Amino acid sequence: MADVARHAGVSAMTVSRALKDETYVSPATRERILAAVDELGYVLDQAAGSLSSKRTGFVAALVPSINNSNFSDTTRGMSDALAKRGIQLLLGFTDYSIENEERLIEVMLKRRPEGIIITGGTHSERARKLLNNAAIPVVETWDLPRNPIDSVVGFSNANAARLMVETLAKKGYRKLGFIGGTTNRDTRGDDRRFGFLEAVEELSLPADRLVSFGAPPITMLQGGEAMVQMLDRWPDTEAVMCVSDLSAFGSIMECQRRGWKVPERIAIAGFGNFEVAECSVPSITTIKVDCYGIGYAAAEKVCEDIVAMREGGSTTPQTVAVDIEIVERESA
Amino acid sequence: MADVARHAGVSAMTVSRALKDETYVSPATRERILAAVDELGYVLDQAAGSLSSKRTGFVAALVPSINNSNFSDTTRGMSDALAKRGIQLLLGFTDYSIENEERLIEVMLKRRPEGIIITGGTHSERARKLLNNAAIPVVETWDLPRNPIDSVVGFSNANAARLMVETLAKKGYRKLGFIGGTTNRDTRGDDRRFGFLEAVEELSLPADRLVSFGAPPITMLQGGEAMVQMLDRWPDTEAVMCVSDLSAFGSIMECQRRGWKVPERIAIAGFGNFEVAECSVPSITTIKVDCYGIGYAAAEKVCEDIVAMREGGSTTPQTVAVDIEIVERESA
DNA sequence: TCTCGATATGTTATCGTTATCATATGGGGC
DNA sequence: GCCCCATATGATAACGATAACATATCGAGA
Repeated sequence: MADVARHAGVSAMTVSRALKDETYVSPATRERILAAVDELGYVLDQAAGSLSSKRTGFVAALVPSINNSNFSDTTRGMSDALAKRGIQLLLGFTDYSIENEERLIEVMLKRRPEGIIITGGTHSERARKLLNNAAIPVVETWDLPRNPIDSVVGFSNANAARLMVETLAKKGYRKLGFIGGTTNRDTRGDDRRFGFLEAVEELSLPADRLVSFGAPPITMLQGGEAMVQMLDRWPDTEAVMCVSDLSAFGSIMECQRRGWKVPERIAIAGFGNFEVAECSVPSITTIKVDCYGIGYAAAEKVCEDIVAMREGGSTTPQTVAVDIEIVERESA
Repeated sequence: MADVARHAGVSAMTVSRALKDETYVSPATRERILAAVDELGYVLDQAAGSLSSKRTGFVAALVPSINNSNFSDTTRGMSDALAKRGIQLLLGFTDYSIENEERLIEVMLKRRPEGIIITGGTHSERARKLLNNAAIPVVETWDLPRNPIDSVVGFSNANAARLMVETLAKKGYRKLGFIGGTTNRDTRGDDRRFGFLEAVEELSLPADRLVSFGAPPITMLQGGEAMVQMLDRWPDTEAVMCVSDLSAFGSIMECQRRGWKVPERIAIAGFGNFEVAECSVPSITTIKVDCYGIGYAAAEKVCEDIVAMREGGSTTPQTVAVDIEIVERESA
C-alpha cells in the first residue's frame, strides 16, 4: 500500500480511504490512486485490515454435508445473501457429527467470524461455551431447538413427520413404516423418526416398523435395500415414509425392479422435495422445505445482528419458524 | 494472549509456541498454559497470526455451483484433503460465469490464500493476470487447458464425449442427438457438445441433432423437455447423449411418462455417474468421473506447492489427466 | 477581513500475533 | 572444574492495514 501511495503521491491513509470509498477523497486523487493500484497490480490485504478495524467480514457456517441437495441449497442461500453484502462465507462440513461440529467451531472462531450459522439445535456443551465466549450472533437452522443459543431459522422435523403420517393415514394407509439412517448422529433424521413414532402411536397404528440402514445421509441405493428389508420383515406394510427423498427414490426404483407397484403394492413418501421427487415416475409425495430460504434468512439475520453489534448494540434473538408443506404426488 | 501469558506466568511468546507445539516448550509449562487457555476461554486470533507469519492457512477454491453433485463431490474432496492439513477452504461459487470468476478471484486474493483451485481452463485475461501477480500455486480442474496457468487435474471433456459417441455407434446407434444447456457459459458442457459433433462427423453420422435447453446446469425437468423437443424435431433419433446424468434422468422419466421405451424407442446416455444413474430404472449408461478424486488431488497438489513455496522454492507445474470410464448400463 | 465549517489529506499509534535474536539454565565430556 | 551445546524462555520489532486525531485548504457568511 505504501508503494501505491508513493506512486500516486499521497499517503497510505488516503489510499486506504480511496479503496473503501466511504470517506472524503477528491475524485482526482481517487483516480490517480486507482490507476496506481492497477498499474502495480496491488491487492488489498484484508487480514491486515481486519486486524486493525476489528471487522473480518467473515461469517462462518457449518452444514452437515453438501452432498445432500437440501443443505447445498441452504448453503447457496447463505452464500447469496452474504455475497450481496461483501461478506465472505467460511464453510465447514460436520459430516453429521457434533464432535466434528465442536472442532470446526473452534477452528472457525480462530478466524474471528463476525457471526456464525450452524445446523440443528443439538450441540456439545463445549461448543455452546465457545459460541457464548465468542460473543457473536449465532443462528441455528433446520430445527426449532428448545433452548436456542441465539436466533433460529427452522422448523420442527418431528412435526413435519407427524404431518406426513396424518396425511398418509387420511389416505387410508394404516400399516406405516419408516426408513432412515443408522443413527444417532443425524439429529434431524432422528427427530423425524420420533415424530413418526409419536404420530402412529397417537393414531393407534403399529409403531414398530422401523428400518435403519446406512450412515446418514442414507443414499438412494441404501433406501432401496432398506425397502427390501422392510417388506421382508413386515410384508403387509402399506406405506413407508423415508427420511429423505433420496431414499424414497431408491425405494421406488427397487420396487419397480421387483415388480412391486407404487403406490398400489406399497406407497412411499419422502422428505425434502428434491428435484428427483418431482421428476421421477411415479413422482414422489414429500414434504417441501424452503431450503434456500432458510439459508438466505439465516444469513440476513446474522448480518442484521452484526450491524447491530458493530454499532455497539447486541443481538436480537429471534426464532423464525419457516413453513413446510405436504406435496401430494403419485407415490402415496 | 497476554492475559493467558500472565495467568500461566510466562511470556506471550511462550504461549504462542505452546499453541503450535512445534518448538521447545517444557511439558510443565505447556500444561500450565493450556490450563490458562482453557480457563480464560482464549481462542487464538489467526488473522493476527497470519499477518505476522505471512501464512494465512487459506486455500481458495472456485466452483461453478454446488447444486450439481459432481462439483459438490469435488468440493468434498478438496475440503477433506485440506482439513487434514489444517488448512481452511475459502469457497466461492461462480455460477458458470467467468465474469463472476474474475470478481471472486479478486475477492479471494484479498484474503491472501496460499493457493487457489479453479474450475476449468477458460478464464478472463484479468483473472489470469491477477493469479500471476498473486504468485501462489494455482490448480485448474475439470479440464485439460491448452495453456495451463500452473498445474492441472482434469480430463478432456471433448474426448469423453467422443468416447461416448463411439460407444453408442459400436452398439449400432446411428442417428445420435445431444442435449445440453443454452450456452456459452458452461465451458465443460460446450466442450462435450464439441466432442460429440467432432465424433459424429468423423463417423459420417448426422451432426445436426442438438437441443439446447435451459441455463446450465440444465435440470432434470429441463432434460425431459429437451427430449420432447428432440423427438419432435428428429423423430427417428435413435440415441441421445445428455450433458449430464441429471438431464439424462429427466429425459428417461419423460420418456417413461409418454410410453417411449428406453432404450428400445430411444437410447439415452448421461455424463458424470451421479448416484441417480446407478439407481434409476432403467439404469443410465454414463461416463464415470472421479469427482471426489479430482478435488482431493487438486488440493494435495496445491498443498505440495505451498510447502515448496514456504521453503523458498516455487511451484512445480504438473498436469494430471484423470481417467474417465464408460459405464454401460440399461439406458443405452 | 475574519471566522468557521466543510472538505481533503497526513501522522501516529495500534490491532494480536510470530520471527528473530538474545539470554538463561543444566548436564555431559574432557 | 571448565567449556560447550542442547533446551527453554524472554524481549523486541515487525506484519499491513485502519482508527483517531491533527492539519491544511477553501469558500461563504458575518
